[in-house]
Amino acid sequence: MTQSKTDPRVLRTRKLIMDSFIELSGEKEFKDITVKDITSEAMINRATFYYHFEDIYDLLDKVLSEVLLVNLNCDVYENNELNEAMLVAIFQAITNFQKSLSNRCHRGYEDTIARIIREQLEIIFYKRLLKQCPTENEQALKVTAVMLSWGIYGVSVEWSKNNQQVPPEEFIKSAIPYIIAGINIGFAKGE
Amino acid sequence: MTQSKTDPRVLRTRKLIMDSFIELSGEKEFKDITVKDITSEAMINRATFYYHFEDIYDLLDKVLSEVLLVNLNCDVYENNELNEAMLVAIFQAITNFQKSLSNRCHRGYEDTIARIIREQLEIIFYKRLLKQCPTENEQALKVTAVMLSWGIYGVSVEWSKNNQQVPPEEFIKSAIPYIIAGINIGFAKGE
DNA sequence: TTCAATCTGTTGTATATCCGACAAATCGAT
DNA sequence: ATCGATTTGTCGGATATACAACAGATTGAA
Repeated sequence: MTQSKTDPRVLRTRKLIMDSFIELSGEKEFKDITVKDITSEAMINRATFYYHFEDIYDLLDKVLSEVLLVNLNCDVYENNELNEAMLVAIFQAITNFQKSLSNRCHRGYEDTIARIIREQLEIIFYKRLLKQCPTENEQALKVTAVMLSWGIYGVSVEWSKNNQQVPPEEFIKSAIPYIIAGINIGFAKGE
Repeated sequence: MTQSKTDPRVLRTRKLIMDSFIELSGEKEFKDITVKDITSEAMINRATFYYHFEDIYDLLDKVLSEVLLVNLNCDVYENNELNEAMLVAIFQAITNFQKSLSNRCHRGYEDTIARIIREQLEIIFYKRLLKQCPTENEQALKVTAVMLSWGIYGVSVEWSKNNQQVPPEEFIKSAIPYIIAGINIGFAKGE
């Protein structure tokens, strides 16, 4: 499915780097974290960092993607239809993620984080739509995925700002009928 | 003091192996633990195990030594005289060690474990005596160290068998006068 | 501004680890 | 006692990581 086999050394090292980065993120702001900090926390050589990541922004990118994806994959790949339950699950994953990670650290990088989350959502939606509507025009699916990712992420921002007392699953439900309708109007379930 | 610098890779790998071995020792008996078990728990290649250890007995040897030494070094290297307080501390380290590790696992390897502990004790005593009595005949110091290590270990076995309700520091105290006397008769404090 | 100090990426070489394969040894069941 | 299955140690070739050094960029204080 993913890649057949990866050298265990790279798995170990990548994990060491990512864990160290997450650890340091809890201690100080992103802008104050240097590559040296990360590699000495991880007890690996600084050059090895650059063997795995282009720079510290690339690391941020991959860490965020991975953390978000871990939350998502569990729920998403059990259901296989893009229905109400799945959308609720995704929305919850996003709000969980925002509560756990992006709030407590990375001040000043909210925009970067937002972009990464949206990109990940877009990828997930697109894959899902492709599988669900294989006969449909790919361009149309792409546009739908973009719209969904921006739209749902926007709702999560709104929830963070003004409605954290409402349970996320509750909050998203009021938007779901529009979403489902939008999908079904565009192209009626793979027909 | 020890060695100037060791490659961080070997530190990581040795720790992974030793930790995995200790972990597995809690789950099953020593005789049922294979090298494959250890290396797959540690997520390292089996060949790498043999790069660090001769075989699984060598690993047992080093793990026991290291665990025991960790207990000892804290206490021993603060005091620098081989006096009553230090002997009590050493005895406590041994009984602690026996309670924590050798009882719960490694059934059937008590003799091996006993030998390893005695060897370690002998090394520690010899070093200490050398520093304390630099003018004395080395052969005499060696003999004293051997006698001390066997004797004190024997007392700890006796304690384990029949007197665990007595506090170790209490138990060893009754033997200490003889020990100290023995040292001082043989060669009067480095004169 | 200027200067010193730190940080960033990059490179070449040495070495630890991986991987697959192998023969010999050991184990367990028939 | 025999046979298949596992384990043990070992090896050679491939690859990831360590290390030291470097020039350029960035930072922070005088």
